Amino acid sequence: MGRKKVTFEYITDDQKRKLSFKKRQEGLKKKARELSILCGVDVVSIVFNALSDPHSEVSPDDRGVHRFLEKYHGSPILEKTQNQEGLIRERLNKMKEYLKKRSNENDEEEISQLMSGCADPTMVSENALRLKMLVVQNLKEIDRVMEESGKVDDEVYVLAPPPMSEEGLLINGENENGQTLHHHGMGSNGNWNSPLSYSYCQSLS
Amino acid sequence: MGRKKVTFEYITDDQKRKLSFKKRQEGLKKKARELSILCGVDVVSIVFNALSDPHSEVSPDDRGVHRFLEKYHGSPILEKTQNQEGLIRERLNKMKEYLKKRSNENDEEEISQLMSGCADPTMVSENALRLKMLVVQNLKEIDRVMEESGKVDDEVYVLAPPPMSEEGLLINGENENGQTLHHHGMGSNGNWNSPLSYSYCQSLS
DNA sequence: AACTATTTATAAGG
DNA sequence: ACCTTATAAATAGTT
Repeated sequence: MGRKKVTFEYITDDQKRKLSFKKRQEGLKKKARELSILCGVDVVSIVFNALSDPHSEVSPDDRGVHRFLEKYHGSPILEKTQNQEGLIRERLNKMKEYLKKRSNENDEEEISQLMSGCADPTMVSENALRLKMLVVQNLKEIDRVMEESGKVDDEVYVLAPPPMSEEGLLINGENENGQTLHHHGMGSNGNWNSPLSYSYCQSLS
Repeated sequence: MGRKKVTFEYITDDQKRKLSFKKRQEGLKKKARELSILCGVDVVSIVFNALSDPHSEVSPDDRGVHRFLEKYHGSPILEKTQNQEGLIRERLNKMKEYLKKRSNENDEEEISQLMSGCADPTMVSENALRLKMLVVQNLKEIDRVMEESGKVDDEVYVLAPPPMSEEGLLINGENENGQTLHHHGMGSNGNWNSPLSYSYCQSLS
């Protein structure tokens, strides 16, 4: 929608791509917001970006995500996970005590090893946490927007640029139409630090 | 963008809203695809919808999500989870054998109960699975698009309408701007079956 | 579900 | 990087 018809392929010119990205990201957010409000549905969009400002701030806070997850679980994920962990821990301790009573004292070492290997509570939530982080990496912007609007239960979630995007590391890749295009620098190594994400969610209440 | 300027609020007329939703959802998908390709970034959008066709097909398949998750984890989540489960199971069996050897035969029952309560392998992946389901509910369309393009590593993920959305259950709610609007039927009970989702992702590697 | 008048998004230019 | 403007694209209302 501009002076010229756009060719549907990767924009190689860095400056043009950066500008286009900014405009289009804003556009997408607006479209998501409109769809959400006009039609009363929830929309979450995440843009994994390597073009953004590498100097943007980071936040370890994740209250926003939890609130979002709560909506769809009916209860806080983390709390649940922690409760579950507590439960398992409790049971492990019971078992340990049981074992101690029944076994010879010199088996202590062997038992401990078995216990630590089996069902370490941290293993329980590891996957959950990883997946949570997939959905959102940087949550600072969520909180900012939530504070601005003064809302807590029905709010916009907008995630801001992430920590370590690197505009300079573009290499080749391919999109789903078989068109060749460039990559960004995050690589495919599963690093959680690189993707930039933003997300909008109009909540169910 | 039509004959009339749109008022930025929930469309109460069912037919109009449905039509608008369809058009705008398509529009959002297109915008996401464009942003992704033009700027070389990954985009995922999820629309939790209660307006869609309740008779749309369901697919239990989730290869597409896993591929997406793989990109950001470096290895398949499910496989990992399953491996982890296998590992735990193995350890549990070892422990059970150990217990059997050391304990009295009539403790069998007690041991079994301890084992089943502690670290049931299904508990390990429960949270992960729930969170995975948050990201994507119905994955049929992903597979369709992936098959169409014949691509495996760099592809579009488009998730199709979900199983059981219910158009008729609209009640009141509020959006993040304080504007009153209607809910859809899924409620806030954390039911995974209701949200409709679609997603687009142009992959990294 | 196809058409088209109009609004909206945005590419290029300042 | 922000402002303007011409044009392309999305879509509300219509058939």
